Amino acid sequence: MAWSNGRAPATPPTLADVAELAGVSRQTVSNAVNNPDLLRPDTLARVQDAIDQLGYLPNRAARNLRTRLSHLIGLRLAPVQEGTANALMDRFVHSLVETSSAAGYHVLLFPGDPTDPVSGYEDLLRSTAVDAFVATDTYLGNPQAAWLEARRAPFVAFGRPWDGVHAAHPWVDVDNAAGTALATTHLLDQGHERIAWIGWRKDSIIGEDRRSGWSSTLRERGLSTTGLASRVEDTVASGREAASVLLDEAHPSAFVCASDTLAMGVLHTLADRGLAAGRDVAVVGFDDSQVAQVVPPGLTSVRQPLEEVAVEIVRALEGLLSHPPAESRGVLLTPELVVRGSSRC
Amino acid sequence: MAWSNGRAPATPPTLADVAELAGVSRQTVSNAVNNPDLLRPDTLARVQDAIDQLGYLPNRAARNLRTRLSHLIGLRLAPVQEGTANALMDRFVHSLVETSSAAGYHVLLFPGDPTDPVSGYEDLLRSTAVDAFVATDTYLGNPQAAWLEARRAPFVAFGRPWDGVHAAHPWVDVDNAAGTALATTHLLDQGHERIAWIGWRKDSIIGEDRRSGWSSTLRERGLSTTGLASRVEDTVASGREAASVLLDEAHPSAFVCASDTLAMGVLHTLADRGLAAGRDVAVVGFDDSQVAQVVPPGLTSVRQPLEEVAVEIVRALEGLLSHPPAESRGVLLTPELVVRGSSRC
DNA sequence: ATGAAAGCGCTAACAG
DNA sequence: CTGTTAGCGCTTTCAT
Repeated sequence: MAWSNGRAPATPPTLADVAELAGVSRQTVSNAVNNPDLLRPDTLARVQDAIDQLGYLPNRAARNLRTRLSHLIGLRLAPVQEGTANALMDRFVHSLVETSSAAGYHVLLFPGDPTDPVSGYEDLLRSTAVDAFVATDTYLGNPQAAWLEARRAPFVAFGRPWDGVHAAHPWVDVDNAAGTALATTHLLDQGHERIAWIGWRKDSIIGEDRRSGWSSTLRERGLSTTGLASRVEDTVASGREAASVLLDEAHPSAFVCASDTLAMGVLHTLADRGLAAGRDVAVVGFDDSQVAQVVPPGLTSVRQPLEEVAVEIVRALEGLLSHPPAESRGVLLTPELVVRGSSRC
Repeated sequence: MAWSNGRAPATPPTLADVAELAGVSRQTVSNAVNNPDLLRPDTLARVQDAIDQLGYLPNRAARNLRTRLSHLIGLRLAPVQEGTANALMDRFVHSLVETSSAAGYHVLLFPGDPTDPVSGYEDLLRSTAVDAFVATDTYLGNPQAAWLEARRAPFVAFGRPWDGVHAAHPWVDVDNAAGTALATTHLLDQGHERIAWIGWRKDSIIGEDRRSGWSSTLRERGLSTTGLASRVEDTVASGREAASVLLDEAHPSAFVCASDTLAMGVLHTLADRGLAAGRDVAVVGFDDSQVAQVVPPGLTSVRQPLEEVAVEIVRALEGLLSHPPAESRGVLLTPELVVRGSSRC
């Protein structure tokens, strides 16, 4: 490039600069960039040459203004939860950035007020700062999805529209029940029969979904679940306490947990009692967090296919933003079980 | 708002709409938004009223085009490292999003090719998509900072310009040596005298900085470091092996590690040998990852003040983008030690 | 204190 | 296939 001496020009080259250098009109340069097939090969080559020479790249603001498109996807980032094993969002953000970038979109992060799930969306929408949103945390009772639909905002949800009988928006989700069923089956295969459940409170739809994978699997094998389940908050302390109570009252030989955070609580209780995870009592978590990967002796965990989730979300997004918008149904993906030391003898 | 029936208008209101409703010219509306002091109170009130009524918000693309500013900050997201305890970026991204949002900036994420530290920057710069960058991973030998400087791109580095004798860019960093000194002093206070170090290979400047906090603290107390240090890769397996060797050959009663990942490796070795972390051997990690927070019995770790880092970075960014650009020097922040069970009897 | 004119850089629509 | 014209919505002169 002309300025490959390492210093960029004070003001970037414009379409007009390229047009002049190539000896064509501005429109032809625009076509060379956006509809190359419209140009005669030799003209295209000449224009392309000028583009390379000047290091030209279309000005985003100008293009956005004209096309009414920003090629930006908004993602609301909820505040970090310290003291939990929840690294889900981190992995998801990475996947989404990779995938959407390949599709020509960048990810715009905006902060979410934990007390108001809808904050932030409004301004970005009205100022036409993003083309669409990816909405996470679409648990039951979260007004996000309904609000976005009412606002006619293009968005794809990571999470099923639990309440929406006829939700019109595309969504991608992971089959939680299938995940815990996988975990429970694995434990049954290892010879366990008294398999306990530590999950979240009843008002969590996702929690109930995960629980059902455990209970239905046990029931299919003719095993009872009575007294083997506990519902607590998603903290290490709660998991620890629940495990202690269950161990005393129901004598399970294995635990399936709704999250890695709760599973870590179980590991705490086992450590307290001098029991070895895996050898004495088996433990399975959910989310395959970094914690699960590095804690001794390794925590078996259900892993959500976040890379696939991102791919499907971007696919839905592209459909949503194409003309005419493609009708996109929901996509349900299946998680896998990552077996580690905590569930092996 | 006029459309608070829940449905947004097909096309958002513009300056002209507001001007018509308020019975003033478009420029007056613009002034009401950007220079309210220029208007007579009653005119301002009338315009503000029309703005509220229509739910007007300036179109970003148009404003960006005109002002040549996007109010976007670019952040390169390196691929996730599975199997490590490194949740540093996650916490940092959150902090940066919160802080920059308060300053009127949004964060634009773009993916980084691990093999090319400079990829991605070029396009965003040339297409004027972002106003500035936040560069992380500015370790020695990383051409990022030098490249950005040569390109005259506005950026703030999270990390000292180790190689730059006269680096002109603002930076924010955390005093790694102070962190490991804190850890070592804490262990000395607990009565330990044989304190081992497990760190990274010598080519990591950050690693050497962290190591120096350990070695200088021991030397100050007249204690030897001979045979007590190990340099390995940043993986759990490496930490585990290094701990095993050190335990056999140097009989330390405590470990200071360059990362939580390595510290987890030590915990693996202790578990292998039936030793209890905290009671039998003390362990301290670095970064206060989620792993450190939830692993039994809790991993003592050096915590970087990422919230403060974000604040300082945004402050530097604002200086950089103001007219005239404020001269901003580097800022060095001090980490703190979070004491948990792994270093208490 | 308010209004008129100009133009940021680009692309859609049409004319040649 | 290429060029001309117009305008996206905003802010920056400059007049009034």
